[in-house]
Amino acid sequence: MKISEARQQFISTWGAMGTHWGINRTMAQVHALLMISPEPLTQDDIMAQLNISRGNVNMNIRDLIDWGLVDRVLIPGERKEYFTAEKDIWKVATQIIKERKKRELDPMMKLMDQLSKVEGDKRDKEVKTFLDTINGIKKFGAHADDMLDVLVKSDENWFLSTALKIFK
Amino acid sequence: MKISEARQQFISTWGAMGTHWGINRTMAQVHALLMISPEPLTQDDIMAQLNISRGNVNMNIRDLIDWGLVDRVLIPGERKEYFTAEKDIWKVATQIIKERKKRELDPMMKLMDQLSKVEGDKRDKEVKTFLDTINGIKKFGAHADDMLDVLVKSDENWFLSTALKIFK
DNA sequence: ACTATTTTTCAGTAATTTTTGAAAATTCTA
DNA sequence: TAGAATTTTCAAAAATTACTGAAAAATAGT
Repeated sequence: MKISEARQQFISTWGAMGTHWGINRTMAQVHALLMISPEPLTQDDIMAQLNISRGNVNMNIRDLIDWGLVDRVLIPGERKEYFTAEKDIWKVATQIIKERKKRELDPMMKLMDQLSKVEGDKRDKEVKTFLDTINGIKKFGAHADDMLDVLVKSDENWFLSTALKIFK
Repeated sequence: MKISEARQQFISTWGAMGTHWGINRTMAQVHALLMISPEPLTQDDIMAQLNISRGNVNMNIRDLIDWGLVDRVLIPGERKEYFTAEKDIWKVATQIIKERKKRELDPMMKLMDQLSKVEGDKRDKEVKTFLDTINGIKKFGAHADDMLDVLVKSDENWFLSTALKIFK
């Protein structure tokens, strides 16, 4: 397989993967393109390579910057803005995990706390089932939180990495 | 907050959460409803409670069964089919992780293996950056795989659960 | 085998999400 | 500070995804 074909394949697959994870196809593709680009790109480069409009590039780049996955780069003497993506996939994953935790896990847990204060008799089956579900989610959330922290930190921790394999 | 209100809130939030994770709103809502329902429900119950059509219920229930999150229940003497969801959130999470790994992580890793065989000179920056990205993803995938196995098994493993907190 | 009940399918429609492109805003240069 | 280059915005259009409802298929009872 030639490099140009492989790059296309990667961009397209990364985009499809995004849609399964609630990320829009184009954003994932822009991210993929920047990850495999040795040099920073301009909006025009991205427009050309992915065949999408200027507005689209602009909006998705902005979102990627909000997610902390892409940075603006200033090239001395150049008028245009350049963009580059973090290449270290560990940092990418860490960043995504942090953001999703902040945006989704934390608010969900806060809601569970509120919902667990529901009024009603616990002998009422409906109330009991509800509370069991909510409390189960709370427990799971706390555990997942610990686990994600470990994942984030286990990159260069040999002991941890080995320990994980043992428990597998 | 009254139980009926709390239930509504939960269903609606679980549905919204689903959309952030590539799961369609209604499927997540059906799942939420079944999780907090003490007794199995029929398609008609679900239609009534969520205000959706028969076809919609049917399709989403089928998908939830494919995901291993919902089971058909036969009630003796009843003509209609009943449905129930796993209530133990740990089992739910485990099941989702297993399925997503099978459906998404595994095929992605297989593709990375292929792409890492791309032809070209590694001194070519484009090739080098591409390979670095692909190989990074491969490493990460393997590690995530270990980690997910641990998560799945750490539910009732006191030592592991404690160990996780230490490394936090 | 016929009939009543229930489930499944799927073409058409509706709702939502994404994209475009041109105008407005901003930024830079001289 | 005029004007050229670039970025940003956003209403309208396109594309995608989800939903409905009625017909077809399946199932169970007599």
